[in-house]
Amino acid sequence: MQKESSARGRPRAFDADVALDRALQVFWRKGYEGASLSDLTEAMGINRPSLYAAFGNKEELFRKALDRYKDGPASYVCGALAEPNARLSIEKLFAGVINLLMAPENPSGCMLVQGALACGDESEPIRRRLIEERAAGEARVRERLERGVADADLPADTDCADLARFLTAVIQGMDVQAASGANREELWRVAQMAMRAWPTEAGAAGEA
Amino acid sequence: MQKESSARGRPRAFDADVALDRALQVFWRKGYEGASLSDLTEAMGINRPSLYAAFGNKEELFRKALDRYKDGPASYVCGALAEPNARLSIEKLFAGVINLLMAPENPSGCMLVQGALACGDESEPIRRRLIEERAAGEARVRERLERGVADADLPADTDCADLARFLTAVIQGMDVQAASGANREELWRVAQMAMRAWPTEAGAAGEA
DNA sequence: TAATATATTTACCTAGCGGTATAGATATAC
DNA sequence: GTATATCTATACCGCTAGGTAAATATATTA
Repeated sequence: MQKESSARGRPRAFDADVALDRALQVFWRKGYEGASLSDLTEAMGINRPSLYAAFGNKEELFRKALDRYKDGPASYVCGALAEPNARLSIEKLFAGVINLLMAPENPSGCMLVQGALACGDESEPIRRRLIEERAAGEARVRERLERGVADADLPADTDCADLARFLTAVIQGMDVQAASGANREELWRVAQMAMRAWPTEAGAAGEA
Repeated sequence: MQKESSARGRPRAFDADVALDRALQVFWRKGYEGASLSDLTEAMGINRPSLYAAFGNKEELFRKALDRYKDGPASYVCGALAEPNARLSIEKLFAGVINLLMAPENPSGCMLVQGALACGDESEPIRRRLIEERAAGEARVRERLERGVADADLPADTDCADLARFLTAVIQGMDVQAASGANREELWRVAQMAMRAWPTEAGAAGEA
């Protein structure tokens, strides 16, 4: 587990980070249940005991791949939400999502949705984890919007929770669309239409 | 396979329609891969050979359950799209989706998305089938919108394909939200925000 | 070089998977 | 009543799943 060099025994013959990236690809494409250990070891280029020694078991491997997903392919979120203007922030978020979904080297779809949406009882912990992960993403969007209200980028009466939920739902829907074969321009137009719900100064966003 | 009565041998001891409904529930909740034959037979109240005799195999059972889903829980779509006014039609569609997603007797989420979004190679045929099914649903929405243009319910320059894709994506996103624990009011507000993208006479819907 | 610690390889384990053969039960047709 | 057709129950099939024991290989430390 220690990645520091110069451990005392025989050094491992594979790069654990590369192997984890390969595992991520498999989980991303096939989901947690659909990815078998044989799929994983083959893609990672190692055999079973090496996988267990380095990553624990299938569930821990998935969790580590998930962390890597957030720090890697999904890291655009940070940059987008750091944008000074709220609307621009969300537009960059959409752009990042589309780049992620349409990158030819990636499986189509978002790991947080594809990983385990509906599954058997054994995968239930993973399913719950992904639910939390998605909720956390939505919360970050909401917080960004709240900052937008504070900055007067958004009307004071904006319901940031509602708007964040809507934007998140659209992103998740784009995800399903990507997994169904939609292309870049089609996703772009979905995002543009979603932005029509952006609140105007007249105050039309959060009236239940 | 023949459901007509008075066949010559011993009559089957279970109601095939009821059993199929039970199977649908299991597939809906756990997905195609997550639902094991033991899960299915237990829920259906029959044993394995009866299942195979009546429904073929797991894949055929899923396909039959899917047909039943469309004719049953998802049949609200027909009614909604038959509404005379285009906008009202879509609003009824959203209402139907929410009713489906929030019915306490149903698993949360839509069978067409939960069934098999990402899966192993063995389930690939089912995944493709669900993609087709979702595309068919989107096409029906598009056709309804096109009729709306013909009826002058919608501006003449409306891009119906784009709008249908957007609305479908929102519905699919609501689906993921439902599977993550959203409640009825929350979904309602998502739908309401989506309707803000509805084209106005000024012609703001389809400008790429 | 000897001792030790870790990694890899091979071969295997148990459990559950989807699917089925076979024998027994229960209806109709004659 | 007997033959026949169909359904049900038990027990099983081969296969793959996730996971591991034991032996071998290769590095560091002394």
